[in-house]
Amino acid sequence: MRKTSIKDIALKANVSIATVSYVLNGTRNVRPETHRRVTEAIEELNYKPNDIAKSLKRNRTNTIGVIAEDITVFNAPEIIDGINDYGDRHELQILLVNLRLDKRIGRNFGDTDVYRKYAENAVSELLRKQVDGIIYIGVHTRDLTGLIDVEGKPIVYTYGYTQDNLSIQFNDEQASYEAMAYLVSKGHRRIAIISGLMDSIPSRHRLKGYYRAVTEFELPFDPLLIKMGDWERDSGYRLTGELLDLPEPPTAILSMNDVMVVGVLQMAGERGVSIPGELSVIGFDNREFSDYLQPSITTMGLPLHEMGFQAMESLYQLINGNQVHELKMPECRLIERSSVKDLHR
Amino acid sequence: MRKTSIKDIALKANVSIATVSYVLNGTRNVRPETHRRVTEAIEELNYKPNDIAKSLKRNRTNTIGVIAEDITVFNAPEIIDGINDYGDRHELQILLVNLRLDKRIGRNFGDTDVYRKYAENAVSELLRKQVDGIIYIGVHTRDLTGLIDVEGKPIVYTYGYTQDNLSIQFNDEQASYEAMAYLVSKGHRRIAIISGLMDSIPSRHRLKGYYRAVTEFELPFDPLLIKMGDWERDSGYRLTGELLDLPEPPTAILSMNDVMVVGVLQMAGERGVSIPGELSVIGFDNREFSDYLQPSITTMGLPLHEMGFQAMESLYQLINGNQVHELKMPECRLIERSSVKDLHR
DNA sequence: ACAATAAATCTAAACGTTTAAATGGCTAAA
DNA sequence: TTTAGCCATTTAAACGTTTAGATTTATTGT
Repeated sequence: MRKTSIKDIALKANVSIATVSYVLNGTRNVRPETHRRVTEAIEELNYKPNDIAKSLKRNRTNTIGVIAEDITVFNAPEIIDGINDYGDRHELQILLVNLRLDKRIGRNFGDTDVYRKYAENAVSELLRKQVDGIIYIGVHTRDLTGLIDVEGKPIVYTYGYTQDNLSIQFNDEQASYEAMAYLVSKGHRRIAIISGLMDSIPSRHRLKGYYRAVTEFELPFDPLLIKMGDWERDSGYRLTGELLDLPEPPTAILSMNDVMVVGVLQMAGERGVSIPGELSVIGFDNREFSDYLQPSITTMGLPLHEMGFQAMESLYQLINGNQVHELKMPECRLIERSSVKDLHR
Repeated sequence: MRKTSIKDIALKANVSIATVSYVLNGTRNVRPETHRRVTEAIEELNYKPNDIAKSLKRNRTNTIGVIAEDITVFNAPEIIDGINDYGDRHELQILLVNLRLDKRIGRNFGDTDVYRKYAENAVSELLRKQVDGIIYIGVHTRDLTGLIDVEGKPIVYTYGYTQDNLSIQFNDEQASYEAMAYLVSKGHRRIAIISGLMDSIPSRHRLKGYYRAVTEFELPFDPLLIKMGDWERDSGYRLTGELLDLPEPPTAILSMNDVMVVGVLQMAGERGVSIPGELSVIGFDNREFSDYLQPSITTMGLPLHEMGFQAMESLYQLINGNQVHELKMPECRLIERSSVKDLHR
């Protein structure tokens, strides 16, 4: 037996299907008596609207496509949570496509071209499903400009850079600067930095923040304090070794992510260098484990939820044909824990 | 201007819309010449099919609803990745609803009733969108039986127990038993266990596995070695204290999750008890951080990806009206790291 | 009581597909 | 040359809604 439709309830309530639609949507006045009859019929027949039909007619699905480069990477779930949060409040639903790049290509996604085809597939799937718009969640990546063609549908990127579309990001340069400012406020002046892969745009921005701090606070500038890491633990380990080997080692290290801090801790442990006693360290990301390490590490927390939320909000404006108002960049927040020593004390 | 539809291409190729549909779907023979004309028109007009219309007619969306109790909880992303993996291979798409229970109710979700309304909302959203089936991803929870009514649509649960529907789980009892067997193989006999919350079904199963090991391996049975934790770090910390205070402390601890192991490590550190030197520990979950702790911890890894994959597979069978074949339970795998000492050496 | 107006309801087309059934043209057998 | 049978194609209805515009019914003011 067919599921009950608007037609059945029209029949039962002895009105036209139009009237039923009007009471369902409140789009026109209907006499209280009629209204009652209709709602009763709805009740009795246990009618459930069919959004597919509605979407077809309205040419609007209230569904947005979310493309995640890899949902198992730490940033994605929180961002999606933010997207979801906004979606809940505006009756928008999420069609999720996971590119699984981490599993398919490996951690540090190579050339953009390699995964363009995955992205294109995802987009065309979503377009066939008539999503109202798309959010693309990157990871630490290179420029995504021109990556995909969405056939005129609105798209906003987050956690990934692009020049031809809206892109929600936090201010990497500022975040890095603030981390430095914090270290300086604790009396540190000889501060090293361990970067992520340099083909990643955030890495470059964060390095700029470092330079700015060095300049503004008139810290001793020493190229030997600048180390190029690759986001992975081992590079943190290795580069900390190099740093400790310096004739004049730094008193603090700013690491561009928490994972590399694990390596920092490990090397320090092996060399018998106490943290934060002899060496302070600040990470980036505020990963769950940064609170579990010994010592727990001070880190720059990313506004992931907020980014997702704001991406969705902007997209919603775009979908409704509104200009997107001034974009406030979500801000990072330093999470103070126990890996930084206050040299003033 | 309207998007180009099957109608436009029929016009251009000078055939009926039915014919177009036939070449699109390959559902009937069409003369090569006609076929060419149609595909050319498709090409020229850059036609993109509209799955919404197709779904309406076919009464099948090729979309499945995924309800996650909380997508930011560690198990969800991997499970979704598994779901996605299967989905990719069968052209099934994922409509995601995140209940955000962790944020809305707090970590140890209280009474089932409290979140029933969220679950019900999610389900009715999904049903309106005409999903072909639903997967429900729980966290460590109590019995979900009777939680929601899906109006006859297929549903499968994973990482959450239920009696009235299909539910994909790993064998907690066996996993726990195997962890014990491993410890025994390393010469441990006096083994303590720190459980999760006891209203959680996995906790109970894992405890059973512990008992079975104690019996089968004829280990000394001592109720003092059985500690009730609550999944959180602090309980690991506190209970380890109690265990170390015992007149005859255990040589090894089996913790029902990795988070509590963090507490174990911390207490051991404070008491100057070396791990694994004087105390061995095994966790559960194989969280990313278990490799980052010092020492890195040996832990029972969960087959999360596989669970998602299998949940989707079963659902797919159900959707196609097939009986679901014998369910092979995905298996946990012990990840050997450095937190267990081999007493034989 | 009767227009004139306002309010409620209905008719019918449309959204973009799929598909059963009908039609037409061709081939091959008689 | 007819005819049966097959193949390719078309016709038309249907999926479950929304929504202009037409029509009916109710409410005014005189």
